[in-house]
Amino acid sequence: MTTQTATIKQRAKKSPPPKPYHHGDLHQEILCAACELIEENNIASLSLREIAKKVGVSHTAPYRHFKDKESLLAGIAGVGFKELAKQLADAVELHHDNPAAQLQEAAHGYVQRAMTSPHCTQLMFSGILPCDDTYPELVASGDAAFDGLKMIIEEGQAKGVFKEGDIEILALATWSGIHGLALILIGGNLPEILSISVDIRQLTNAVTTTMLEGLKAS
Amino acid sequence: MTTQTATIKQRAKKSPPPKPYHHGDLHQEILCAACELIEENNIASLSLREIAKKVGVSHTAPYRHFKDKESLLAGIAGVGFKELAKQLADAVELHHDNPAAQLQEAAHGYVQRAMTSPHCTQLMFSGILPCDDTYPELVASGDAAFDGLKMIIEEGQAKGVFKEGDIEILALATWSGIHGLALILIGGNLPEILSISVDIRQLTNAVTTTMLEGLKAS
DNA sequence: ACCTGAACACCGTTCAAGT
DNA sequence: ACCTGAACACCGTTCAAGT
Repeated sequence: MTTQTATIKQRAKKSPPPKPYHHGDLHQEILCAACELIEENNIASLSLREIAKKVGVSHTAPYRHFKDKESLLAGIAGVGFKELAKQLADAVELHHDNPAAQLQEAAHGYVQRAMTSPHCTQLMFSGILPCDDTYPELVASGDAAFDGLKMIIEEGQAKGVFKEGDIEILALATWSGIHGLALILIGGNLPEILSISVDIRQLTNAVTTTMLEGLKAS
Repeated sequence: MTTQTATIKQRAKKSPPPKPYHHGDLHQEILCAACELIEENNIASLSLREIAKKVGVSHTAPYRHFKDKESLLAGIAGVGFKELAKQLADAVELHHDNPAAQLQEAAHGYVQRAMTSPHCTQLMFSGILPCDDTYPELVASGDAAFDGLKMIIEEGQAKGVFKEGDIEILALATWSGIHGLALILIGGNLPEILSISVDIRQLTNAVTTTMLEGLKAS
């Protein structure tokens, strides 16, 4: 209470009347709360009312900031896609001039991120959200991430370490392998024998090794 | 109405009083209706009440046959896993003594089935259903399908056309590629350029070719 | 045995009303 | 501008009651 009063006084002194009246940035707070709740439970049981309660506003307040539940979900997925793009950029940066190492690193980051935010990852790729131009920034983020992958492939071809061929298709084949492993892991579909005896890094390496063998220039 | 009366008369003549009193096999009818509805709309919006209405019973009748909504979903997924196992068996049968062709055929069947029943496929792998021993027959069907894949790899190794290595891990790497492509397709995540210019068969071949290159004995 | 209808606690969404 | 509370049509689930 005291803190709040202080903040208000400070505002009155310093700046012209600020926009929000209860919260600093309800939009962002809702998004954060939703990200947390979706990982604590799962996509299906995430409710707008629960999010509102967690943030401390009425259950209709989110409608000021999101058209409906779906566009809130799109917001969450958007955060995920940006994380993905960043991870990829980091992998490229880290292993300069070594496409194979970049791919390995990117794959590991992809799987790692999926395991840290499994339900967000599910949301991003499950087809719950429409993939037409309802959420153009979502498609854009996805395409940006894919572009990163294509650039790795392209550089590998230029260096003569990856085989020639349609970049789109080679990139898709590579992504498929990594994506498949990630979704198998977070879906809990890993065959039992593997889940008890092998660690994630080993599995990721196995998949990327197979992909890299398939990509190798002959 | 007339038809119903006729059926009842027929029963009275032909057979000892049959068990059900409104429906021949409500369990099966519910499962079928659910499979249809899940593909017409999507997982999230599938409701028990809608299924009951479609079948023509009260909204509480399904509880005689399924403990709750989740176990009904598990039933749907179970059907999907059996379809998958059959598709794999067919692929093996069709290309006797040719592991590479078996793999190619199995991959195509996998992707094809996913595209025919996208929402069922989503349900099977999305992690909505628990993967512990809550639904043991589900895990069993999944493992059976994976065993089929392992046998193809094993035969390839025996014939000297696939490289040596842990069968579990090689099978996982192969499955990852196919699974990833299938989920990218049904999730609507295929990059735009590919979706307008390339057909499914071509994409499947590209992925399996990469996998097979990676599997090849050196 | 199998099914129904009322009841309960939850949803998402809309809208008039408050500050 | 931003938030609230009542209201509506939907859920899943339970349970006493009907045939």
